Amino acid sequence: MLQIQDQSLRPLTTAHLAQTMSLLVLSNLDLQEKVMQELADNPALELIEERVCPICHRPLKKGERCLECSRKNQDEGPIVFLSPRDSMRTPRSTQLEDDLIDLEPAAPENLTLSVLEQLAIDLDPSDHQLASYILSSLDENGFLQDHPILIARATHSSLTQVHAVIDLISHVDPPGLATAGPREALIAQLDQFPQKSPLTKIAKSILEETFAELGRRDFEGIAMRLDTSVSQVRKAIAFIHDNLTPYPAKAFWGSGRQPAAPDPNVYHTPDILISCNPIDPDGPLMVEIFSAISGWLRVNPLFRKAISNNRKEASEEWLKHMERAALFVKCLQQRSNTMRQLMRVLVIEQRKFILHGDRFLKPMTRAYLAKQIKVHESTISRAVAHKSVALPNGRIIPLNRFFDRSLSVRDRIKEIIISEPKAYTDDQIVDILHKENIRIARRTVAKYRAIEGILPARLRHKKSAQVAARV
DNA sequence: CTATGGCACGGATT
DNA sequence: AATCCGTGCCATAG
Repeated sequence: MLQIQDQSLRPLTTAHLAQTMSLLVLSNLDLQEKVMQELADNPALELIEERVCPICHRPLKKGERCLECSRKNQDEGPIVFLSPRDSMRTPRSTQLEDDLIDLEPAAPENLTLSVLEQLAIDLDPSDHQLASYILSSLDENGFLQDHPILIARATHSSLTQVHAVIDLISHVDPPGLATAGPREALIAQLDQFPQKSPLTKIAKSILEETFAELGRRDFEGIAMRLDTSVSQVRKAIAFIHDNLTPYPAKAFWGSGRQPAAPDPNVYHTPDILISCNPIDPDGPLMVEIFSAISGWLRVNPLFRKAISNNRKEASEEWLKHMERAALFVKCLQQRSNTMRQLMRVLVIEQRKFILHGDRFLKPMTRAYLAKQIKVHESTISRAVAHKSVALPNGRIIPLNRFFDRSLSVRDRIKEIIISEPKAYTDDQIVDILHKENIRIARRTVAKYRAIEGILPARLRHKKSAQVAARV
């Protein structure tokens, strides 16, 4: 018989493979496509667009969540719920494989850094994270394609905050950065010109009101609409042409474009969002898991009914469809169920880490977690791979980081070195750590240093510990 | 001689 | 079965 196997959850053993005739693999990444495909192929499957609570199936209004339901379902502890992913994955973030590090980074790091430096003066420190997130979201032309609302959500910021930061960014050195498109970029650049000559006024009107005509080079039309002469229009356009660039980022990196070096601490739309309880900050954390599809998948009840009505004539094919559809939804349900449990345990165990930073990550293996929620180890492995999670403080990290055995120690080492008067040697660091009950070999300290990009003691002497501090 | 980085091995994890 | 990680040993740079 035909079997459907959700690889991202089910243990996949060779034995399993052998006894499974046909295997439909659902990887995390293209799950959405797979669902769509299945939806197209299988008439028994039905997608309900309307938002429903995944637990009680009660229809929900836009943005509403079934809180009581979530709470009831999980006795106590963190509140975990699924919500539809409002934004479909953009093509570029879908192609990321391996580590999320490969994530589409468009804007080169030097551009990002340069802008951040300029921003440092005006920018409220608390918006720093937001700014770097926005910068990392720019496409290769320097435009911001993601909607501000999405950004606000992903970074725990208010919409006004996001707009304010975008406005700041668009007015520093490569002017027009982080705007929505060429037109907005040009307008932002025009704002840079302090003196408001009649020429710039016309130019602005052209951009704001008759951009389409500009594209068609319809100078007469523009002149008519703006009630000026064609020669004025020509002058203004010449001005735009000479002084402004529709693609702000190009002006910055010119021709010598570097392969992008993305900030490993910034990712795109997270798969999971952890936030503090707005009512009670010390209470349970809230976890929001974004599902691949928006809507609710089920076996079409009409289909089911049709079959039971004329059971005898029901064709073999129909039954197959039914069976397959049922299996399909079951897999997906199981999948989200596992994901919920997984996050629940994770959030309880690593609360300190989530709230107070890297130092408090307690080493935990996927195997341990697997035992806790009684699933196969490989299930966990698959489930946490290729996913990113947004922390309450706005940082977005790969879910796999929860299983980094040495993160807390590395963090401690970083601190020791930064706050140290005069260059510690690796051996001395070992001693310090030893007194804190952290037993690692000298060689290991060296490795960690390397990972964090910290220079050896000799070269470090005074200056450059800031390189690592910036992250 | 000391502090580091390279290679490689064994055990744990996935 | 494949991979990752901490370490020990040894060569080398200072």
